[in-house]
Order: sequence, then structure tokens, then C-alpha cells
Amino acid sequence: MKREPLSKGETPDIAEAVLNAGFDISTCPVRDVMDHIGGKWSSLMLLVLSTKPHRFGELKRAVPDISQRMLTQTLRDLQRDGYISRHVFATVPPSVEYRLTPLGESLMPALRALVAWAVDNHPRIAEARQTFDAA
Amino acid sequence: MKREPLSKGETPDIAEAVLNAGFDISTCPVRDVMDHIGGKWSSLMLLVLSTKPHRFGELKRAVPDISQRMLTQTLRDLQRDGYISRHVFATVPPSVEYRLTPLGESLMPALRALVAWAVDNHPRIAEARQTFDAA
DNA sequence: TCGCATTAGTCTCAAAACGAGATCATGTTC
DNA sequence: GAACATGATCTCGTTTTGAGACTAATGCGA
Repeated sequence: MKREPLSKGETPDIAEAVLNAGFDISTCPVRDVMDHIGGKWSSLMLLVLSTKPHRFGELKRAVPDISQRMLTQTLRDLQRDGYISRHVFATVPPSVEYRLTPLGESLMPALRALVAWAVDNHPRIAEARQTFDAA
Repeated sequence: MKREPLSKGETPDIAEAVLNAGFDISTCPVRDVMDHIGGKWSSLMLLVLSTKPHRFGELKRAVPDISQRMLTQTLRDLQRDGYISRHVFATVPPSVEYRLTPLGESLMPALRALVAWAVDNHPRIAEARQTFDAA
């Protein structure tokens, strides 16, 4: 995903938007962050891990409709960005534990706020969707 | 994406997680909402539209690396869920304006909180990523 | 009057992401 | 010695996404 730096002249609108939100477009950390935690499974993983550390199999059972492939990949992405840490125990069969890092923890309030909003407004969304589909 | 209702016995972990977060797994509004606003472009659209209504072309210029195809689709999805409204003006060439609905507005505080977190913690994420890639 | 530009999309085709399921290595248990 | 559990990878086919050409109607300049 290549993103060219943008001159202000070319993009007055986004410039305004991002400045309002308090960030610089040329680096645009929002996308950098949102693209990851906004992924299909990431927020769910973080939510589950925020309750307590989990092992790979536990996560798989906790989010039943994720494929193992996506689980592995999501965990690696989250680990790469420093949200979670991975601890291997040399048992047999080997077990691996995933847990939130302090960085991951620090994200949770904002994420929970979003979840709370989702819960509160879900009926309205469902209604909007029905109205739209009827037309 | 079909999701079977789950018995508590099968999924003690997620049950705990979702109950902590305050929602019911069998309907899981979180995914329903997150899958959409967590999309690659949705949050960006909402952010841009939160500053003022925009026309199609303005949005395209504001987010230069979105394809027209994705712009159309993202807008339609957001409209379907009731976050934004679409107003056609019968000028020539026709112009179309998109703006946040009250529902969309109500989401902004939570979204902005997430954006603020992203801005604050972007350096830490970049650092974690570098550390990870070095290994 | 002959293009040419503008606007909001759509269409087509290639590339990337994703899901399902088989497969692996390994030591423990029966 | 065969089945089992674990964390992870491989292959394959489907879905989603991206790039870019194409459409409609009309105003504008040459």
C-alpha cells in the first residue's frame, strides 16, 4: 500500500479533516493503525485477549469462525505492531500463550468505547439497513 | 458469513469476553458494526465527512488513493448502515452530496478517540514493528 | 459545429486477500 | 504402535480489491 506525500494545494479537504483530527497527512498514522486493528479479526482478538491471556487453541475456540490460517496471521500482525506478546512454553505438545502488552492495554478504552457505541446503536443500524434494502 | 449461535459450554472464553463488553454473542453487533466501520476506507470517509458534507469528486480528491470503485462501494455501504445520507442534485452534470446523518455524528466521538490514540501511539507501533522485523 | 472537459458512476480484467481443509512434527497415552 | 493433542503451514479455490477504460448529458471554447 504505497502512499505518496501530498501537497496541501492538492488536498484542501483531507488536510482540513486530518488537521481537525490532529494528525499530519503525509505520515497518516490513522490508516497505519486503523488498517490493522480495523481488520476483520483484530479487534475481536484484542477484545478476547483483554479478558485474560489465551493460548492458540483457546483463541480458536473463542472465535470459532476464524480459520487457523487467519488466526496465525492476525496474531502475528498484532504481535508485530506490539499490541500482543507471544510466549512459547517448551511443553509437549508445545503451548503458546498470547497476551496484551501495555500498548495493547492502552488501546482498550478507546476500543471499548467503540464497542459500547456499537452495542447501543446496533438496532438503529439494523433498521437503516432494512429501510435501504427495501428500496 | 454465517454464525451459529453458540452454547456457553462450548465457548467459555468468548462468552466471558462478550459479556464483559456487554453484548450477546449470538447476535454479535460488534462484528456487524466493526466489519463495516473497520473497513479499509470507511473510517477515513466518516472522518472526512465529519468536517463538512462532500461531493463524490471531493471525496475522491480528499482520499486520493481510493479507487472510484471502492469509493462508490464504501459510500453505499455507509449509506446502507445509516451513517451517511446521499443527496442528488439534478444539475448538469448531476452532482451528489454526501453528509453524515445524526447516527454517523454520534459515532464520531468514539472514532475520534481511536484516532487520537493512533496519533499518540503511532511512534510506539512503528518502533515495535521495526523491532519485530529485525528478528 | 466539432471536439473537449466535467460529474458520478459502471464494467472488465488482473492481483491480492481470505476460507476450508489436509498435513506436519512430536511426544504422551492407551 | 496407533490414536491424540498442539501450534502452525501448504494448497487450492473463492471472494474482495485495485487500475483503468468506458458511459451519459451538457456547457464551453475554437
